[in-house]
Amino acid sequence: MAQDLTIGALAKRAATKVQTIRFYEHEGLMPEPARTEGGQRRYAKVHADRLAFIRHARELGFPLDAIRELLGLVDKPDQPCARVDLVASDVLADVEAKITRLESLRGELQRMVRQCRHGRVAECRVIKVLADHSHSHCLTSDHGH
Amino acid sequence: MAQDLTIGALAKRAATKVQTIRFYEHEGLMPEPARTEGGQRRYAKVHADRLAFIRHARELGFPLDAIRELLGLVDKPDQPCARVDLVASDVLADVEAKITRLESLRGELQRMVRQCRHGRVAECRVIKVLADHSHSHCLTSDHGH
DNA sequence: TCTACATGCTACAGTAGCTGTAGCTTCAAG
DNA sequence: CTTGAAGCTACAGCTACTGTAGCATGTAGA
Repeated sequence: MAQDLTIGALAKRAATKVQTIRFYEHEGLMPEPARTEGGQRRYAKVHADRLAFIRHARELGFPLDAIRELLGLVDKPDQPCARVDLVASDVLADVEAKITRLESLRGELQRMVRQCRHGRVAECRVIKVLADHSHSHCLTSDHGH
Repeated sequence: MAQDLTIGALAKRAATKVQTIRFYEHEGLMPEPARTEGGQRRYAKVHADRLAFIRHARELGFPLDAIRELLGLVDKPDQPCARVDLVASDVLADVEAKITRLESLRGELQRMVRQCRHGRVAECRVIKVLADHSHSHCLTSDHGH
């Protein structure tokens, strides 16, 4: 087993930055590891596992608050997992909303770029579309988020 | 015409916050408007147009730096619009990359949520998937961004 | 004209999730 | 024993705003 990793070695394994690990510790996501006499952090497998969990959740779009909650639930394995499911469903709904919005943006951007005749700025469609108030209606409806 | 809007009236028209307008001025995106004797901002149509341009570009995903550049080009209408096209294409590429990534996340999240048997945390698929190192390969390939 | 009160002003702190820097200390190899 | 990489803390900075405090201004009604 790979006991007693330095923070640098752990960072390399998890493909994170050293500062990110310290940041997770500061935020209460990573438990405080053992220290050498000189004060340097030394990590065990439990830390590597937890960091992998955090990173994977982050990559899937879970906010740190949600990850904090999930990590708390991991330590109470006898509880029902309804809350876990809810958190994950929230993230999924968020991802789906982002996709919907981005697809509509993509459509408008594609039209814009396609119409560009590579002339002078004065006739540029891109500029015209951006300046045109009437296009705003496409998106202003959800600025409330 | 609607001359001499207060900042509040302009904000309402553009569906922005008052502070956002002041922030754009601070960032050099909005020109400094006239002031009353008492020091309050009073906006003319030119400001409303520029704010609409900025907001529309923001909604399409243009970063402020790109908008700053486009606004500079708007003031030089005789230049070729190649640069405009490039900026817009960059934003489009960015939006497309985000869509691709989010679609892959959606897939993994859907699998996760679908497999949840609503039992106890100990057997929860969501937790298991997040903890499983082997799933990391799906996404760690682009952490370089 | 006086008085409320909404709105405006500046300046700064906070948001998410890191990332980078300065200035110093520790560790491990040679 | 030295040297250089890597670690330490603390804090600033990033994007694009948003919120707050404490005060000034503008305007409508009495």
